[in-house]
Amino acid sequence: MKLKDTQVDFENSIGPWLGKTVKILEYYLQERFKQHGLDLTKEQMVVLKKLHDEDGLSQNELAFLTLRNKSSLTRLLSKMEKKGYITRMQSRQDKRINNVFLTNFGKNTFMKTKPAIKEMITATEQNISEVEKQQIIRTLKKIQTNFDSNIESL
Amino acid sequence: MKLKDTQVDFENSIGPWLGKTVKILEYYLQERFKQHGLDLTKEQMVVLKKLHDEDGLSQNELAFLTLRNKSSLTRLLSKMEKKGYITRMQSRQDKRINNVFLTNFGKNTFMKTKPAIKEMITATEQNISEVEKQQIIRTLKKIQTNFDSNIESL
DNA sequence: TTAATTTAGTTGCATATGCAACTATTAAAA
DNA sequence: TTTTAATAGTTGCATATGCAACTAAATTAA
Repeated sequence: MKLKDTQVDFENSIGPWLGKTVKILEYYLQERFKQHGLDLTKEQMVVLKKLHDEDGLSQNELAFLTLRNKSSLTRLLSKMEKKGYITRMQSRQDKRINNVFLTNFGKNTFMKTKPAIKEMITATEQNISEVEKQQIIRTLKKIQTNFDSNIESL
Repeated sequence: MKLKDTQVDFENSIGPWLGKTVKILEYYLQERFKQHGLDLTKEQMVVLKKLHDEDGLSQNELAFLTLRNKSSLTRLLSKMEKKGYITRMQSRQDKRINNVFLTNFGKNTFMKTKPAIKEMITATEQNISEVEKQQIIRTLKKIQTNFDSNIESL
């Protein structure tokens, strides 16, 4: 049955299914962190992860990489700095820029998140074949490229 | 190459790809609402949608259906009530329960969201075949059922 | 029937977020 | 070189969220 222009088939479109799945995953991950005694939000974990991949990123770069508004990142970092996970260092070459570095405590904490993350991945991907996993990742990448003209405005 | 127990292959697991995709979609949808002159958040839209499907739900039911903590829903509804989208009516049979109803303004507003949502769906699903779409939805459902033992604690 | 327990919803506290306006610094234009 | 514009980061304001403690009402147990 064909739908009229203004009709929207919610249950049969990808967005809501994605949204619900992500909520479930995020909830589960947060619970795993708690179980493992980690005083860390999933948002903070993502920042740790990006700095683990490349230490010393600027706040701008971090905001871009984590798909976050720069003001949101400012405040996220402030909390993480207060907790001792990261430090900010003003760049010598350009005094507008803060380079962000992991502290040893931040590095250790990121290491400790790995078992929790692994549990989430295991739970997520049970009953999902490798082929199916590669397929969904491929489709997700495709969807993302559909919005390539929009993401620079983040 | 096999990964050690504590090693986590972020880039090749489903979670991060899902998370990023959802962020992009949510950002785009919010921007569409703004473009269409709608003073509405995506969260509020989901509540309108659920009430459109079934008016008079209790707050508890709404919280469950929208995967939200009941305290979060309380405050979401308070804002929506203030804006005139919904009303709360204490149940006669059980005075603990508030039944939530769409106002006419709420109904009209929901109708007005449809073109914006449609634009999001179109943008999302361009270059995605029907088969691929059904495939990803099937996989997402599978992932959700992997967490079925966890969702009641939401 | 009274007492204990469960349930629905609210509130305090802490975190995360986007937008717009702002400051400081650097780069580009006149 | 002075003025103008762009860039990096911060802050005010508004929204959304989870957890835990709380109130009021209903249910179950004693």
